[in-house]
Amino acid sequence: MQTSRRQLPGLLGDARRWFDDALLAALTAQEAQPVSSTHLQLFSVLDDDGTTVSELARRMAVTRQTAHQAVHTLVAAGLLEQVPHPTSQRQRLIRRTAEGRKAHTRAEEILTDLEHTLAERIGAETVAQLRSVLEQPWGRPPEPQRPGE
Amino acid sequence: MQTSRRQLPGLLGDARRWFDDALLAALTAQEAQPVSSTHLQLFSVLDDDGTTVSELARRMAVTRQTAHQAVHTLVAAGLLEQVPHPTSQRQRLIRRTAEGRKAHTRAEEILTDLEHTLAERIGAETVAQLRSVLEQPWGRPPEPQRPGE
DNA sequence: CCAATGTCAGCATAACTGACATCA
DNA sequence: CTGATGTCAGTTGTGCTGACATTG
Repeated sequence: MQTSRRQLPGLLGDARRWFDDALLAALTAQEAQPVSSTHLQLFSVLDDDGTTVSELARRMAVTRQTAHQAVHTLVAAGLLEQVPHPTSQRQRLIRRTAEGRKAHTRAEEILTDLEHTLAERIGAETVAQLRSVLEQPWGRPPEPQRPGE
Repeated sequence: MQTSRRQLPGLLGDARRWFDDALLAALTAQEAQPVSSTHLQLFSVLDDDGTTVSELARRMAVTRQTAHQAVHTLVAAGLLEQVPHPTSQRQRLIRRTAEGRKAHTRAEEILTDLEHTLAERIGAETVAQLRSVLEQPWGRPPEPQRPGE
């Protein structure tokens, strides 16, 4: 067992950065709203008819405050809007604006293109394997192990 | 082609967080120095006989200042030390302290264990595939594409 | 003088915790 | 009253750029 092999967290981070860099470059080149892949994740868990911030937070597995912050940024950018909830006065629904729908679609197209580009480089089957491994449920991160094991 | 499938950046981020969370939990449970996987990457590109900050930055593909900041944190934690370069007065070598070597080894063991745990859950071959895909050279992130394509 | 190096300071982003008002 | 929700404020980690002194 050699200790010099790259560890998986580093490799996973590099892979994500590969996508993030290319996405950002493509969006700025198109003079489109720069949507980070973090923001994109928010878009992808957003219902078409609107979702509350708390529900978004649960789906993204972050705190309410973190989700709120991201929403705030995207509202300021004109990509999201807050509308009153039809039945509850306490809740506010988050929806995409027309601009937001465009930006969302645009970013997803770019990512799909990137995936194809990657497939041309390392093989479609390899990319499919990657996706397959990552889509499997890994379960909860293991609890702390004993120091001896 | 359904648009509802998770995009790869999100999946890659989740996978990395799976490791990061478990690593942090294991280290704090052992009352060991909490070494993030970012710091771990620094350790893994560090020569046993010491390396300059600029060289570390190049190997980690970050700016000199970012590497300097990480080194500074780890020096403060007692895991790294700066020693004068034998032949050059301008350069300073970064080395692991005894504590640093222990922490480095400990963290790598935990990650290896985590990889084994994952293998038990989703299959050793699947994990091997993941590693294989990520270790391949993906090339530079693609340049901006034309809006029409 | 030039280029590389180390360092300090400031800024941006994205996560967190704490606190608090509001409303079902 | 309790709990869920939305929000404001502050902190941390990790990256960046700018600026500057030192030194080969």
